[in-house]
Amino acid sequence: MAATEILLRVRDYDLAATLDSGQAFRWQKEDQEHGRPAREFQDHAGEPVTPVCSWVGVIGKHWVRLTQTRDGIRAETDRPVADWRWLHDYLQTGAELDIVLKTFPDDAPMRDAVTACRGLRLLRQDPWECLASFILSSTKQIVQIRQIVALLCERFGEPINSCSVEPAARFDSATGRTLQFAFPSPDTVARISEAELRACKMGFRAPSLLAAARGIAEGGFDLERIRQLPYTEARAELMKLRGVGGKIADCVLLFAYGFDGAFPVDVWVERALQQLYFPRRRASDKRLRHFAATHFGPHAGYAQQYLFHYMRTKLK
DNA sequence: GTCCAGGGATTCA
DNA sequence: TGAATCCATGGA
Repeated sequence: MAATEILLRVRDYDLAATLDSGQAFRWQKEDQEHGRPAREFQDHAGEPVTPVCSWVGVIGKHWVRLTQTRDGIRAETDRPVADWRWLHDYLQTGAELDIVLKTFPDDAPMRDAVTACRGLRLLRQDPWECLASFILSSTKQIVQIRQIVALLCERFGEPINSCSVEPAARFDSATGRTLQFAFPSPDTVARISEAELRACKMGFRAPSLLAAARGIAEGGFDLERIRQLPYTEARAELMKLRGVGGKIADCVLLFAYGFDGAFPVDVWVERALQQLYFPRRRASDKRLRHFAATHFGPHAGYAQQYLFHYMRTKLK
C-alpha cells in the first residue's frame, strides 16, 4: 500500500552517528538547517529527554526525512511510496549488527569504540554518487565536501519536490545549501565544463570528476561490473580512474558495494591506529596498513568505521 | 622520496 | 582579528 510515511522497526540503530560519520555528505539535521534552536523535551518528572532528531536528505530521486524514534526510524517522503525497498537497502536495516560486532577483535580500543558508538551502521549508497563524492573528498574536510556536493547538486541536479521547505525557502542563502536536488548523473556531469565544476569549489578535483563521469557515460567504465569482481580486482579497477587511489577506492567499495573487508586508511584512522594500537613507538605507514589488513577480521571495514567515528567524535 | 594542487573551517597567537 | 594549520589524497 502506498504511503508517505513508514516506521522502520529496527533495534540498535544510531541514526545520527550513521548519517554523520563521513560516509554520506547530503544529510542535514533539520533544526540546524532552519536556524531554529534544537527542540528540547522534558518528561513528566522534568528530566530532559533526548531531543527528537530529524535528518533530511535525498536518496536517488526521493526526498526523505528520517527521525529516530523509540521503536526504530520514522521515514517521511514527499509523495506516496508503494515499495520501500530502496530505503531499507540504503539504511541496511536488515544487516545483523550483533553478528558483525562479534567478529571484531577483542581488544580494549575496539571495545571502547563499540561502546562509544553503539548503533553505528554502514550505509549502502549509489556507486556513482559515492565515487563522485569521494573523488571530491581528497584533502578536504567533511564540512567542505558537503558544501561542494551541495553546490554540484543544486546547480546541476534534477529538481525534486519537497514538503519540508516552502518554495520561497528553496535556497538557503545563509548556508548556500539546499537538499531538493538529485545527485547529477554521470551523463549530466560529463556535459559540464571544467570551469563550471571548478566554480562549485572543487578545485583540482574537477578534472578527475569530469574524467570519471565521461568514462562512465561513454561506456568505457562499468560501475555495475565492479559488483561482480573479487575485492582485489574491484579495487584495482576503481584505481584506474584519475584521482582514485587506494583510500578512495576502499571508501567506494565499503560504502557503495558492501565489500566489508575494505579498510580505508585516512589521517583519522591512521591516527587512531597509531594512538590506540602503537602508543609507544611510531609505526611505519607500511606496518599500519599490514596491521589494518590482518587484525580486524572479515568485517574490517565496519571496525574501521567505528574507529573513525570514535576518534573523530570522542577522542580528537 | 618530494612537492604541488582550491580554499573554507578551525585553531592559534 | 589576522596568521597558520588542517583537510576521509593522488599524481607528476
